[in-house]
Amino acid sequence: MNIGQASEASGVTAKMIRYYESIGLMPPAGRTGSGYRVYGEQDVHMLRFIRRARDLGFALDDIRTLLGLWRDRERPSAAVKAIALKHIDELTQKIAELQAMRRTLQHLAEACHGDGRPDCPILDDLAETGHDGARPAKAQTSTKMQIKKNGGDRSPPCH
Amino acid sequence: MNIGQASEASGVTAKMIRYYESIGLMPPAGRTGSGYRVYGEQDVHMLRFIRRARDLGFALDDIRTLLGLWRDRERPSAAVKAIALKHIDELTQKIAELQAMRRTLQHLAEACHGDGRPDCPILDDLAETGHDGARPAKAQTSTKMQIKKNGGDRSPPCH
DNA sequence: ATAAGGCTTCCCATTATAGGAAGGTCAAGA
DNA sequence: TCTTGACCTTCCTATAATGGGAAGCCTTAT
Repeated sequence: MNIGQASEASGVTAKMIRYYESIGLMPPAGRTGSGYRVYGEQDVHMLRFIRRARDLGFALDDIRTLLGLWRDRERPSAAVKAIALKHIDELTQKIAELQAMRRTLQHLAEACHGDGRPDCPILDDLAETGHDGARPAKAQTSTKMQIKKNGGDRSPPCH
Repeated sequence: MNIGQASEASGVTAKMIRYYESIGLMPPAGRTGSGYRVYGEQDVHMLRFIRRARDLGFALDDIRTLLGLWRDRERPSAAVKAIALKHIDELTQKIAELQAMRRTLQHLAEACHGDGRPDCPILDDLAETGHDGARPAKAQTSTKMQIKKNGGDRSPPCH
């Protein structure tokens, strides 16, 4: 089957399929005499695997490892679990950060009249001197997570 | 003061200060005869504002608007609040997505022995045919949020 | 004067994805 | 058979915000 059909069957865009091949996440596809890529059920299966992993927020680098473990019939399940747990940690951390931001913003928004008057606690907070805007400390939480970016589309209602 | 001192005083790296200037978020800094950028308290104040806004997860584009409102003594607080509420919505959505991922992963991880044996519910899930990996539809919610270092995402996993 | 350290600009990398241009290929219809 | 349109190919660009580094000028203290 063509790349377009593989895309249709896997839910991964043709663009991404080529990209995954270019970075070695997918093995080089077979080619027809005229250069068209050719895919089989195996490939579609792998693409679905990748897609599902992306939907769960795994970075392509982790997916690369997961694919290796998937292929390896002798893998210790501990290796897989470790990757999952690490990812759960990252998610937990990121969630905490976002919640902290939201909490602060909600307080500020509640305090803001939101009318025609110029007084604004939100701006006051941002402009406030003393948020520890000083020193360029760098002990960030730097979660390197990536997690999808576009409209992957799918996701039917859970019933 | 030099860019290094402004950086120290604001908590924004020199690299970023130059970048903010290059994209017009900060006005062009004054220069010494030899080309060094010169900053005053005003500038440091603005840099702190930007930094605080970044810490709350605002995208530079929103910050651009917020700076404009900050400068405008006549702004209606409603304009500021609207931006904050929009951001809260984005955060809420992102949080929900990440929580959904985490929930799914936690279930899978709990079911995985995590020992030397190869059986792994996590891989089974990823490999499972039928996660609706089919059709590459395109309906998007495309949250353009930036938030420090991750990306947007999709698909609420059914568990 | 010389070295150290700060500054400047410019280029590259990151992450996953999308968009588009230029041009080749294939299948179906006129 | 020729044309057309849909599909394929590669290559380049952009995104958001940030970091890294090179090459070279400037300053300041020794």
